[in-house]
Amino acid sequence: MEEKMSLIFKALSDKNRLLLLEYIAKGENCGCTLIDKLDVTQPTMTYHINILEEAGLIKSRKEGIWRKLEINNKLLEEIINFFNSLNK
Amino acid sequence: MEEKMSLIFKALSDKNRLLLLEYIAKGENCGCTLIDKLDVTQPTMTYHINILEEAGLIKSRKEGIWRKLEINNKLLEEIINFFNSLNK
DNA sequence: TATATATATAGATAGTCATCAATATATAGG
DNA sequence: CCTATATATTGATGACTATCTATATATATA
Repeated sequence: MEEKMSLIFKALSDKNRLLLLEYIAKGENCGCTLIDKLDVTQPTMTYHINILEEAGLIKSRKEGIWRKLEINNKLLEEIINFFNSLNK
Repeated sequence: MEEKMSLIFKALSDKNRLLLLEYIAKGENCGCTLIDKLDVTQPTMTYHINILEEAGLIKSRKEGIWRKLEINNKLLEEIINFFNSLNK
């Protein structure tokens, strides 16, 4: 359990990945537009997107030439539950 | 903002620190008893407790020979708010 | 099929992190 | 003032991370 959670928080522990997650939460769904919002190269962005997906924070699917991204709301719920359980 | 948050998540991204936080949330408040619950040396535990405190997740005060620890519930609220803002 | 766009992979590198052993400091009690 | 207990500091080390450049792959379309 700490194993899974620490993986999630490791994914969140980078400024660029937090920015990605926030943009995706706001509706951006394509690396091709996200790349302009971060100060990194394309391979680095792919690296970060993979880490977010491996942690379960986002999901992605191939659509034609694009990799479409979306937030995994179910995991966000779990994370919120985790903090609520600490908070009383 | 991402700066502060990524620091918080970095603090949470280690299995031992997650365990510490959970024990402290459950009422353990002294390094002297926590040390038996982790598989690390005392200097390593001090290192982890410092990281949790620097991130604001716990507070500590010196009491005689002991360093008494407690959860910073206010920050937990902020974290929950952060995830809620992503989740809609 | 040739081209353009989006994404992925590989390999290298500088910096950061978790850990330890050894030692130091602080505090309480006899 | 001596001892025991709790905590802090220092310095070293192996592992991991974020980043880049160079290159490859995939897909749509002219």
